[in-house]
Amino acid sequence: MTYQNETPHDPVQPTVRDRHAVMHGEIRQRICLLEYPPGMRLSEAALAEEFGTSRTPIRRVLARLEDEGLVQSHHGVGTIVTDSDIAELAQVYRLRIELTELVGRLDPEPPNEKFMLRFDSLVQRSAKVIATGTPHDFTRFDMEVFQVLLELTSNIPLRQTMERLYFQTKRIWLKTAIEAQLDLDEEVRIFHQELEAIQLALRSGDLNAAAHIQRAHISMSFQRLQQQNI
Amino acid sequence: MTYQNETPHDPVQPTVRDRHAVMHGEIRQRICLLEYPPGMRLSEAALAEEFGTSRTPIRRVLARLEDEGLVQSHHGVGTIVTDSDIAELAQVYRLRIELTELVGRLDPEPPNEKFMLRFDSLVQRSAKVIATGTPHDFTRFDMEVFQVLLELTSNIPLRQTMERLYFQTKRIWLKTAIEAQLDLDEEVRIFHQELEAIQLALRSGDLNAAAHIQRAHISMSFQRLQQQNI
DNA sequence: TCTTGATATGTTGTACACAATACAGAATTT
DNA sequence: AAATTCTGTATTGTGTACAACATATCAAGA
Repeated sequence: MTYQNETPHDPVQPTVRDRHAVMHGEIRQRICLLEYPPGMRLSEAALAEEFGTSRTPIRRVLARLEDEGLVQSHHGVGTIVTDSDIAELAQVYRLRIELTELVGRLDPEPPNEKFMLRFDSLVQRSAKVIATGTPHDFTRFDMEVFQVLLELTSNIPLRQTMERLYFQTKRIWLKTAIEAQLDLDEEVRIFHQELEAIQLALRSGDLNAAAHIQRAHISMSFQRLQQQNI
Repeated sequence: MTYQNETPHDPVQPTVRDRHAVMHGEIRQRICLLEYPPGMRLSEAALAEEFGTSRTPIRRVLARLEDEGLVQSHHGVGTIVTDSDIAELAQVYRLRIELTELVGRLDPEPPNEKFMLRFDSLVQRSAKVIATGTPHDFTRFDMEVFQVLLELTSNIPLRQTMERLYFQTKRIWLKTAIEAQLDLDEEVRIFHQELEAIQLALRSGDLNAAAHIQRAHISMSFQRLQQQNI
């Protein structure tokens, strides 16, 4: 996952790794945003045409998504976006909760000034999402915040694991929340409060506190979902 | 990763998933046992011939191994078994240590009688490994014990994550241990003691204690490696 | 009407030919 | 002699044809 020969002044043409990363990220985002909802059948041929390539590189991407648990290919049938019941979801959530705490404890990366500025702008933007956001916008924003907060640890395998688990749960959360008619506006408001609390912790330089706040909110968020779902 | 249509009395011929799993497991084991040491170049054509298939399914396997961080493909060069410096290894170890504790805490699966019998036989076998074992045998045995102890949690994502991390570290540990002329006999003896301690904890029904013992030994094992390596 | 079988169609899986790339070593030039 | 260019060779990446497979549709028969 490391890139060499990166010469910013002379933009090299995208290598095979770049193309793969772009397609993987794009399709993963579509799955996460429910543009490709659980149960939907993806067509290798259609994706190949859209991305201007043949089936082979697309199959490479879908294979990775299958290893990540987001799709499942069946010979003669198609490649189907996976679904999860509440039990599976609960397992991933329990693990995410524990790992989130580790971000503040394992190889913590104290935020520099640039990071704080970036985070401040995120907190401000969360107010806008409250005002005008759709579920789609909310999820996109949530993804962005997640990626930024992940920078608080320099432990690479921890980052990779958390990213993996995040994408396994977020889309199912969104789908279930919509089905259960969870009050998304309320969720956004709580998210805004969470960001403010994390901001405070980060300004105090207390990474552990920031991680624990995040941990608590992940836990509560899942609890709300379960209660509503009864 | 779930299989249906499994009819034990009528052995269905291996499906595409089975073939993939077999090849992946086999190559992964060879990498872990240093049969394919870091830096070695794997040939898609040769592997294809050995497994009696074409390059395409082999490439599917190597792609997964690349996502798991065990190999890295370079266009025009080859597929190289990856290496790790002590810093990378330390990151994975720190994460493994934390996750090991979770096995006893997250969705613990109390061992039944059958499990205990299986574990008892492992403890007995560890004595034999002390007597006649080669580094190769030791590692194979270690892998087996690891897989068995992983059954103590029913949390699937936790299992998958731990397995992934295990295979990232074990081979590097073995290689470094050999290079640093670590006393492998002593390591085996300590491992035997660890198994006896875990056995005691499991008989008391204390999964948490068993996990903490394992955690402690992973930590100490890495410490011994670092001290020797100076 | 229901069941059963055949068939047509669409999908993923596999094999293979070829393109793109990297690198070593010879050939050439300075 | 040193540097440089050229060229041969081996490897992974891509495109494509076809095989393997699952399923819906339809027809025939009980």
